[in-house]
Amino acid sequence: MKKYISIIGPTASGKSALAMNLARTLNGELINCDSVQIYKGFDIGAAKPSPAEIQEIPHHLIDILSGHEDYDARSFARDAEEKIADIRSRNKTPIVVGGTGLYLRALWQDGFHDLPKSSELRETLKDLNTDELRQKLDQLDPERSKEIHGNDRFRLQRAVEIASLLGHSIKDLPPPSSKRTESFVIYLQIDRKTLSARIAQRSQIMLDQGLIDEVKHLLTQGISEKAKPMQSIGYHEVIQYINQVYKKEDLIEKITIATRQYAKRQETLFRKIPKDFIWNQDSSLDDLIQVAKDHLGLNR
RNA sequence: GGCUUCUUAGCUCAGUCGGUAGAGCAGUAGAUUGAAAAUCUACGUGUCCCCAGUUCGAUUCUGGGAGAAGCCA
Repeated sequence: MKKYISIIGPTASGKSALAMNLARTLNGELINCDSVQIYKGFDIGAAKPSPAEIQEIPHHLIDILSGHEDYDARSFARDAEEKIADIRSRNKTPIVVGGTGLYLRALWQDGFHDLPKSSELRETLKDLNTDELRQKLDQLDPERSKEIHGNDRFRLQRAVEIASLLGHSIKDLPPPSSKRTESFVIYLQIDRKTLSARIAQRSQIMLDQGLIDEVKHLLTQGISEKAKPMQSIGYHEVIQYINQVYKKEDLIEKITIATRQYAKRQETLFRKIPKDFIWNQDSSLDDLIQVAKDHLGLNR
C-alpha cells in the first residue's frame, strides 16, 4: 500500500494544476519539492502557486527559508517525511509535487546520508583551481575522485569538502536503499514542442508579472546576488540584465532557453525512474483517481 | 542612381595563398554520493547566394546577376 502520491515531470508541464485537481478529489495536501519555491520572496520566477490556491489547499514546504539560508536534499527528505506523517495522521492524502530530482531521490532512499558541510572550508576551497582540487581529492578519497570529471569543479569541490570533514572515503558509508515503493509516482509526459511553447509563454508571463521588480526588491532586502536561489533560472538572467551583461530585449530569450535546457535535464533524470502512472494529454482524471485510490487503499 | 563592404551550419561569424570547411551559441543524447532551477560530458555535410568563365579541379580567382548594410547624390 502506498503512503503518498508524488507528481513529477519537467518544469512547466502542469504539475501544480494536476496536483490541485488530485488534492480536491482525494482530500489531499501538497508538499513542495522544488528547490526554489522553498524560499520566501522568490515567487514569480519560481512559478509559485497563487495565494488563492494556497488558501484552498494547504501547501507545505513553501516559503520556509529566506534567500540567504542554505538547504539541502537531506533536510528536504527529513522535512517532507515529517509532513507526510503529519498529513496522514489527519487522514488526508499527502501529495509531493515538484521537479527537483535530487530531493526526490533523498526522500525515496533509506539511509540517505546527512553529509557534513562547512561554509568556512568551502570558502578556502573556492580559491583552488581544478587541478589542486583534484590532487586533494586523490589524496583524501581516490575512489570518489575517479568518478568526477576534471572540469566538474562544483563536484570536485564538494567531494573534497565531504572527504575532509568525514575523515574517510564517502565510499565507506553504507549504501542507501530504495523506499520509492512507498510513493505512488505520477509522471507528467509532454512532447518537447508543446513544452517548449509553454515555457516561452511562461517566461513572458513572468516578466509581465514583474520578475525584474521582484529581483530588485530582493536585492534591496539584502539578499545577495550570490545567494543560492539567485543562481536559479530567471533570477540569474535578471541579475545579468541588471548588471548590463545583456539587454532587456534579450532577457525573455535567455530565460526561455535556460528553462528549456533545464526541462531537458529533468527529462533525462526522470527517464530512469520507475513510474506508476504516466499522465499525458490523452489521460483521464477519473482513471488516474481510480488507480491512485487503489494504490493508496482509499476505496471502501 | 553612384561608390564601398558583405552574402559560409537553425543564429552570430571564422577560414580555405584554388584540392568541397570550423568555432561560439542553439539543438540532441548522457552523467548526477546529493550546494541540484546548480555542475559537468559527448555529438559538427552545410546547394560555402545564383549563373557563366579560367582551371585537371572553384566556396576560394575573374565577369555578370540577386539580396543586405553603410556612405555620397
